[in-house]
Amino acid sequence: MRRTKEDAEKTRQTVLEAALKLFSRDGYSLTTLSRIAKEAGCSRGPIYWHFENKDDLYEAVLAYSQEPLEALVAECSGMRETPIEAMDHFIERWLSLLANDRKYRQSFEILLNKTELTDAMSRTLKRERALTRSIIAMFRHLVAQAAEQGLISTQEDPEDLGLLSYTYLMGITQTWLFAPKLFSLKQETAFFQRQFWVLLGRG
Amino acid sequence: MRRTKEDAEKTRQTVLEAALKLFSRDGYSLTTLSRIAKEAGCSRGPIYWHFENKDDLYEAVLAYSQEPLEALVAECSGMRETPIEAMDHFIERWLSLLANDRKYRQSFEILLNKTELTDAMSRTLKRERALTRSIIAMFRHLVAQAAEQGLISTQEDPEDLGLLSYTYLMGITQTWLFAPKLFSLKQETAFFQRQFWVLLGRG
DNA sequence: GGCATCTTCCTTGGTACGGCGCATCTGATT
DNA sequence: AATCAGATGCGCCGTACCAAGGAAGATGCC
Repeated sequence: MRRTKEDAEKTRQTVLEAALKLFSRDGYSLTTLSRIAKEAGCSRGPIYWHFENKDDLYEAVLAYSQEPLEALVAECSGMRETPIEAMDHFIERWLSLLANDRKYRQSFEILLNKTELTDAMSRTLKRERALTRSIIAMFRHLVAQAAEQGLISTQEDPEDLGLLSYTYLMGITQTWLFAPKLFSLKQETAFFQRQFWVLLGRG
Repeated sequence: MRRTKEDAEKTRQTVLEAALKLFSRDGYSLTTLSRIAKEAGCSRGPIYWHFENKDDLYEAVLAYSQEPLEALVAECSGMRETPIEAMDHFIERWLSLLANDRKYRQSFEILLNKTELTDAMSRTLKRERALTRSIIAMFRHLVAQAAEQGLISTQEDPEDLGLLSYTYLMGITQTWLFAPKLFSLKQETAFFQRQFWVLLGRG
């Protein structure tokens, strides 16, 4: 029963959403294509029509779910003239997206808790590491810019501080997703934001 | 061909080591009991003799591989009278174990990158979360002690700072294990240690 | 101490199960 | 008519788990 082109695209989206939901809830291995099809309200046919195989679908799901993050990186990379505001915005937005945006949270949930990083998904891994590097590069530039303008006081290398900013955020993210009941992310957001600036020497 | 009791225990250890190696390299799902048996130099029988099933083996492997971490927590928890030294030792040791101790590194590798956290392994999850809480509690006590003795200058709640200390370390750990080529852990250890004290307000 | 018995540790073959991927078929759209 | 979107069924494979069996140390009895 062939539909129109827009319908086909809609089916693709539905499959992506269904896969995102199931991958982030049950993990990659335990999620079968049958269940994804069932969740999407179609059969396994369309999945093989729109995607090569399960690995390919996985990669597409991650790319789809990380759109918000990539948009955020692009946005803040463009605020070079106001590095403090750029970084502050990035931190605040990262944490609030994590707390409030389902897609954003699910993308990290999959990557951190529901995937076994093996050679099979090396393409995806490459993609993710590139994204990591781009975030660190963004921080490095902003830190360097801020130091140049005398806005932060530290003797440390911007290279190191860029890396540190990323590990700082990932630590919060990883810990919270691993044990959400450990602390309230919403309540602690302000604290984490304050301490970020302590870390960068802007008391 | 029954061996003596010590031989049996040795077999158990061999299986644990083989499973640790394969789980941390290939991930939980992709590692089959046959391959573990082959790596251990025995058949699949002993695995079912010493462990109930695959999940049970997984839990045993994690408990076994986390012995160094648990020893470290116990050690530093006992240094209450010198909180600064205790925390400094913990940070330094955590990072150097990560860089140099195979077992320690593999335990984190499994937990962070090679496991899909699902309901099936809820027992293990419970165990891990308890360990997390114990580390945070340790930091909380040490921070409170240090603040009481006027050794660190911060207005923040020791509760929050204990949590922050943990997320700080986990961020470094997670980032490095996800992309080891991103930075040299050994070279950056001193930097991360310095910045930890910046974070706690002890410039 | 010597013998029979029991228990422990391990091997091997078999079974049941479920998933991925593909081949084939259908029917609407252009 | 030709192509696209999707439904359905089947083959193949691999894996966890479960007997049944066996061999050698441990144990009890005289």
